[in-house]
Amino acid sequence: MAYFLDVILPLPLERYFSYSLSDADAQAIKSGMRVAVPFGKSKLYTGIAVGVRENIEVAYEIKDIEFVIDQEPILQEGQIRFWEWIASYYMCSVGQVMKAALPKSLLLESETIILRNEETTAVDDELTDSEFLIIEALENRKALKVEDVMGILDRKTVLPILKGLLEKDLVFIQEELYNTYKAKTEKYIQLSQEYADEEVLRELLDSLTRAPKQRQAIMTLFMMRAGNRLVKSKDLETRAGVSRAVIKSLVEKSILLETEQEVSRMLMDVESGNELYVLNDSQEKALAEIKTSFENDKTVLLHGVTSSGKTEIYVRLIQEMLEQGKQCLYLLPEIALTTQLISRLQYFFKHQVLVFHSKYSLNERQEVWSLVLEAKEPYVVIGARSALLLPFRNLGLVIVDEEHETSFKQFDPAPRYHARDTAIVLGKLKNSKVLLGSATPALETYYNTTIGKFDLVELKHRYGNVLMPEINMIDIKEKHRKKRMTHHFSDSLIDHMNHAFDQGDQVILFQNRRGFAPIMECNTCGHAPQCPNCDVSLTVHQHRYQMRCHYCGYHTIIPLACMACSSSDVDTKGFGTEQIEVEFKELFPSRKIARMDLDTTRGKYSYEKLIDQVESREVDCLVGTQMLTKGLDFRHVSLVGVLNADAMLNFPDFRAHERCFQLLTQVAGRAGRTEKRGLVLLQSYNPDHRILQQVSTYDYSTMFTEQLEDRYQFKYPPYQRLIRITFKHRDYNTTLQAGQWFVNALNQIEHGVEVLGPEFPPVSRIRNLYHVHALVKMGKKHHPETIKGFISKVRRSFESIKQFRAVRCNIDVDCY
DNA sequence: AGCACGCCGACT
DNA sequence: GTCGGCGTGCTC
Repeated sequence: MAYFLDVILPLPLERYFSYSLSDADAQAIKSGMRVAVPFGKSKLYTGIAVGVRENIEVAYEIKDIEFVIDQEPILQEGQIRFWEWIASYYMCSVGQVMKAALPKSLLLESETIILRNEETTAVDDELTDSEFLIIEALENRKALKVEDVMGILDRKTVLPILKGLLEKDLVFIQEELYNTYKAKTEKYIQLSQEYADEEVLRELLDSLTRAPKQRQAIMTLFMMRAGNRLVKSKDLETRAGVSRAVIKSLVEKSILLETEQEVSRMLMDVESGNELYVLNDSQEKALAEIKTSFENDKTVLLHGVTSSGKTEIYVRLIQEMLEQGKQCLYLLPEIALTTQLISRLQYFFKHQVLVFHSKYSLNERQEVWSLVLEAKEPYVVIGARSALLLPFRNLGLVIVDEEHETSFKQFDPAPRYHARDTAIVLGKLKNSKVLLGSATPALETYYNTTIGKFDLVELKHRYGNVLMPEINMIDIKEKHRKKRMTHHFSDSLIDHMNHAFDQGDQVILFQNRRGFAPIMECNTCGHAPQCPNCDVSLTVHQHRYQMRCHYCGYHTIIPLACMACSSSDVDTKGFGTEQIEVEFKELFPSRKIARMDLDTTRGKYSYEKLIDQVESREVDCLVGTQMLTKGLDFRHVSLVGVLNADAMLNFPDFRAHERCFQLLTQVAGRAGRTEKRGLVLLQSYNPDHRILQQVSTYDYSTMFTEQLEDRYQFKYPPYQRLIRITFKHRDYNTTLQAGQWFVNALNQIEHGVEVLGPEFPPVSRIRNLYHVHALVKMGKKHHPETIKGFISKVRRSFESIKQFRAVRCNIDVDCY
């Protein structure tokens, strides 16, 4: 009997690929195991086994699998079906979902290895110079990587040369799969058996009089080992005050015995306790309501104002699930995954907390994967978007906190999935409860509660009856007219800041733009430096004396004079966090300020350091971008100042008003988290703007009703679904023509949906690629699967057109 | 997506 | 000549 295996490969190709396999492999293999397979010319890929078949009808020759990698599946039962749902809903290949799901360390990579064929001898004058160099290198080293060969020859194309060597039978070429996962180990020390006797030990110590450090080490070890025999080498070093070298020489003399043990990266010493917070009445009520809804298998939206104690409710729900032996997933936007929150959870759930996000190493991610897969005990995984793709067994609860955050939608690369929406599907598949939480729910989510799709649970008051901060508008048009502005600060803002500082309080300043100024402009000729690769002005970063492009990272030094007319009369337009920092230092010379934006939080711990500085009250003021709005909980901030609240209102995006409301409400929530009532000052040129009025009165429901009306009028979600198709190419006309062709082809089909575009987006060139958008809008009466089918069909024909071969075409379902 | 092959222009 | 750029075809 012949057996064939369908395999998912981590590539953007529609189909599964079939391989033949031996009877033994066919018996042993299970769906969800990894296999190494040859694909294309020689290269080995890691694939996922889908299923075995006994017959197959194909016109091509089928290759054998190379080998089966795993003993047991690394995926959970039904996980491939979940992948298939994502792939079909978000219009990408299952392979792309696989690539997003597996930690890179599980995706073994193959590398070409060059080995010398010892049975042949090289005749020097039959070799080219390059060949000679490689043979020579192989005399010294057993194996070379392609990379090494490139280094030796100092050129990029080495494959023809390797091919020549292969034809002369001088070398072998192999594909090797590497496992990049390294278990973390710790060294343990114990005293050799022969010194167990006290007499012998005393003799040893006497003999070490001339090595006081070694003597010290042994005495310390003797004292430390009370109870358990093994002592961590590191601990011994610190306790005895000796260096690694001292221990090493004792090991060499066989006085000490050293062993290595694998340890989990996930176990860390955490401060822990058991006592739960006492929930107040409204929290208890909310908790009860959530449970009732869960019994009816409804998804719940927990709409609770900032600082209302949503986390405590989550903790209760998680605790109950863990007690029932079920796992939990707690999803948060990347930036909200702060140490503050993690340690809060670890306090209750200790080692049962697993953290999964991009700042963690590949090895750490693989460990979380294995722990969740095996589920030897129930875990709560706290993580960003991609934690959704972990192999959960017995998943009882999924929490999506800060549910409105747009970063839950993956933008690039495919799969362009929305973690909140996908979490709901996962919940259905796994029969788990789903809880969405936010102080400012996404319009779509809140809408779903009004039509009965989700249940709504509210928390209207802050924990401990702390009052919501008072929000006041400052009309800066007026202030400018009356000359009451100092740089970007109004007199009232300055007064209130001084007052706060005098009280010993801290201040948060919000300006949603990094750098010093977004534009530098010549006052003589009007020229503004542009990015050579993108269609944007360069942002001035005074701090590092650079002008930077925020799209491609291009940077140059700030010119002293205009590049076009050499006039030295150049000025900046607009302002960012850096400028506020500079102005602050001028206005409040005795106060300390820290800045929090992408530029100051690059390093792994820089974010934590900043938070520490604020918590320990080393700084009086924190200025930052939207980074400030997530998960920060500072006790001594009594004033929040928004320098320009209008900035966010003018984006050409149908969600701009909603986003502005959310962002401002969230920053406002940073103020006055304890007894003292906080104050928020919104500086604006349009203090009468509906959205700003709604922010200042905490009127979510009016905002919701009005925005929903707009969405209905202009045919946007939640009334219509959007699919955006993006075309990218380095040539302007080709890109536009590609878009035109696509829209045209789509309109040829009778489908009744609206197709908009093609059009150039506001930033039409990024990294030297022109962008063109087309937008498909479908109403409730359309069947999305059918429309997606049409789009796929058009894409397939599009891709076979020669002229457009080099045009990248991305499809973004439910685009943001 | 990768990767090889093939064609073409621009350098030692 | 030979190197590297880029368009094209293909992957069980």
